[in-house]
Amino acid sequence: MAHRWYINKVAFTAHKNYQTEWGWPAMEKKEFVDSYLPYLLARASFTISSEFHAQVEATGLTVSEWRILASLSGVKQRTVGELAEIVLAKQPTVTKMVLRMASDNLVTRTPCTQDKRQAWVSLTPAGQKLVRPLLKKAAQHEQKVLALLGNAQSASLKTTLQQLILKA
Amino acid sequence: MAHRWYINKVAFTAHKNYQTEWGWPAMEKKEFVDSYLPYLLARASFTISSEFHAQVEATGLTVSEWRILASLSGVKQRTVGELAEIVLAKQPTVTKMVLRMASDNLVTRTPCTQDKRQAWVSLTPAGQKLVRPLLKKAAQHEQKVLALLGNAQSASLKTTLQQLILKA
DNA sequence: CAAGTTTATATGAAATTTCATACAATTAAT
DNA sequence: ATTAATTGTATGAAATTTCATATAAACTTG
Repeated sequence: MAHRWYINKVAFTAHKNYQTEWGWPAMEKKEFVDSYLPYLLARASFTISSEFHAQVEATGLTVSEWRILASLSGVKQRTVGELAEIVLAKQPTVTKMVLRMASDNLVTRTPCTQDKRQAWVSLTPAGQKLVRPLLKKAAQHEQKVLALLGNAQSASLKTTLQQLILKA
Repeated sequence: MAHRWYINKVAFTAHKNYQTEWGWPAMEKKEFVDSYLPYLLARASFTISSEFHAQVEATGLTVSEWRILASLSGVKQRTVGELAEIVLAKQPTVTKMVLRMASDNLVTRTPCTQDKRQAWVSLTPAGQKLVRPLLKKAAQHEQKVLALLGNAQSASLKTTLQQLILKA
């Protein structure tokens, strides 16, 4: 029987089959993380946003709540489905987020007059008050990042990303 | 008292304060979603990955599990902390994912010999077997995306993303 | 227009994630 | 060496997300 250790109350079992090196197909020795485009996108997104997300969370909002508020700002209202599409979340998630945010008086829900299945969500005055300074900070944060890249590279990045969003 | 409606069993209350239009500061009429860099990154990442993620989920793995497996492939082992950093998840999340994956026999946990607090995680043969075809599909999927952009634009995109990851 | 189909949202149960904190091992300081 | 910080991982409880499905409204078709 194999040896067992305990680390932090958890048992470990020895295993001899340490895997032999075998690389990423078609990119040999390269690290997975360093050049795989979908990962670069995910990581860049994560990195870029994390500083600002700390500011969001400092206000007591979650990142998803911030996204809901931001995507409601400047418009009269949006349906639950539109919000889900915009904030890249699933519909049941958004339904529940909106219910929570409504009970926190950040948004209101009104029945859509044309299609009674839909729920219109819109900002309350309190929601507007909360999101407004965050929008300002978001814009400032974006400016810092854009400055880092310079105008030409920023523009080209945005264009490429828009292409990816449309074509993929 | 305000009027109340019921839609799908949920009560709605009328509210008169439909918000007046007020734009994103510093980008006026522009839609939030169309040009805000952090959002473009998040959306591009989401869009690009979603087709492939469907393939991942078709194998019964979650996306996070795929990331763990992929980041373990080609290396002897990684610690829980390294995995969390790579897959952009929190440490307790990764601990629990690894425990689940270990019970599914996809990875093993071994005590790190140098630092006994750390847990080394590595692929089992079964884990390798599972991840190998996915790695191939991932590479193919990336190629499709890169082809869409062309060589020059692809290279420039990757460079920019790497810059953002390092500098921001 | 009735019956069947699709669409938009809600909801309960289950799974996952997160937070806070505990614990063990390492490192630093006295 | 002790004692005091610090670091890496685990863990219980709470919150959130997800899945599957239900429900209501809108649309389609014969």
